[in-house]
Amino acid sequence: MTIADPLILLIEDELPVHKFLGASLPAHGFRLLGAETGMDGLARAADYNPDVVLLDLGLPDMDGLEVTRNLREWSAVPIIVLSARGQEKDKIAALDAGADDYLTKPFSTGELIARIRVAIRHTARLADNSPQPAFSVGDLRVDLAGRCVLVGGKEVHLTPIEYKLLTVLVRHAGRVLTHQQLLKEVWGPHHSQDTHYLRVHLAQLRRKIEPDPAQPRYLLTETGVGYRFADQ
Amino acid sequence: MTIADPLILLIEDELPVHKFLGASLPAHGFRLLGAETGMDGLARAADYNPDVVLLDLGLPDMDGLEVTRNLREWSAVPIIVLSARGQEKDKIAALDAGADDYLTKPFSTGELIARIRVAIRHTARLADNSPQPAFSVGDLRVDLAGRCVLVGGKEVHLTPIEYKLLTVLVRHAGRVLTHQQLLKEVWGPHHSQDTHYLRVHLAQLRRKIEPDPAQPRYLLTETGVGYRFADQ
DNA sequence: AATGGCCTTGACGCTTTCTTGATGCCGGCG
DNA sequence: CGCCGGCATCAAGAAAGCGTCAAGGCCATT
Repeated sequence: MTIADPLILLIEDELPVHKFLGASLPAHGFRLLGAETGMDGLARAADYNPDVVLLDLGLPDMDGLEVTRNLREWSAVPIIVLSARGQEKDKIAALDAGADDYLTKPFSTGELIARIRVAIRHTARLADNSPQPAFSVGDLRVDLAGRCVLVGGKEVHLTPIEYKLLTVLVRHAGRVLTHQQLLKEVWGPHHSQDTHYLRVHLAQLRRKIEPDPAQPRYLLTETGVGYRFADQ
Repeated sequence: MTIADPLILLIEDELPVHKFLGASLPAHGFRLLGAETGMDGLARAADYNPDVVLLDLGLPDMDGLEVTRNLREWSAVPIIVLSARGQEKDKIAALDAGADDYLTKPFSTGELIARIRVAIRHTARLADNSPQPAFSVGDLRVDLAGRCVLVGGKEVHLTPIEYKLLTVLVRHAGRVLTHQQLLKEVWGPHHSQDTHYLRVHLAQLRRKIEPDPAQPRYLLTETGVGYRFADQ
């Protein structure tokens, strides 16, 4: 089997850019996949599993930062942001949201391609166990890409905090996460004392996804330490 | 988990840049190490193993690309190039030589710091994939990453003190740890007299992990001195 | 202005864990 | 042989941690 050329997903609503890159990227040994909206881009990222994502921040349907964060929920694919705005705060916001690089339009094709090569180099260094877009145990299914949770085939509505809490635990299934780690991940770095938050929201989560909330099957308590998601 | 703040090595001959970054980087939680020549920079990179290298291309003694290539021969440390030259061919040459990012002077501090964070994020993801720290002897297995202990394949629940006590002993397997050392590690520095704590909790630990608690196979008593974990 | 969803906060009872004291075992030594 | 120091074991009470319920505040939607 031949190793195919790297696949680049371009999420961008301006057609000239599509045309332009559609010509130059294949000439440098890349395959190009296009999407013109954020929704479409996320769907294609899930379907095609590209090697690099080129993301325009000024999409018609979604904020680019939102697209970045959604992608980062379940994928480690390198994201190179292409933006007309070159202000410091825009760059910082995008990079901190999970982007790996930021190019201001107009950019030179050569530089873009060099930066794509850098991104692919990074991926190549990583072992091939990128995070899964979905996770299933027992009759529980967490769809990280679609941001929905199914219990016994039926969708369960979770609040933002409940969902975040669950995904953090699921991503580290089998490992104990300390109160501090969970609080930092879900509420941010300034709430490391408020373990009561955890108790309340975890109880609510159990009520929604556990067969018997009094005797948890998935969300296990490690007294004095934290919580753990049972991985089998 | 980072123990200390990330260490940044700045290879740059212009003193104003040193002064400037010397003030702003520590304010954002980074430690800064300086070098003013390419030779010095390579030596310090080898000695201190920094988390990120900031490299000026215009050094007095060596070409910046040469420094990059030399570093890449033995290190995967992220390299962010800082250069006064902003031409496409300079950027491509640096990125293809092994640099991970390229900032043109004058750059904004905020952007630099955001890009340093990206570089550190990459390294952290790599470290995540490295084999998980665990310790096995006989039918006992201590999974330090997951904070769980298996005896004969079955998981055994340990309280925080029991777990801490076990990991301290396991980390120094084969060596005798005195009562004082153990008390200090587990209970903190103000309990060096309470050797009774040790007896009680160690007995409990034996009950949980020893095949025959009366004749310990792992947790050995060194009368009058302390305890030792049998390393084989 | 009213509703409903969500988060925060406080109160209370229950469970787990830790501490502490009592008791017994064992080997060394006078 | 009997005493003593160091250790192991057991059990009860104290302390810390946890789960639950419900009230109140905030915000967006109606």
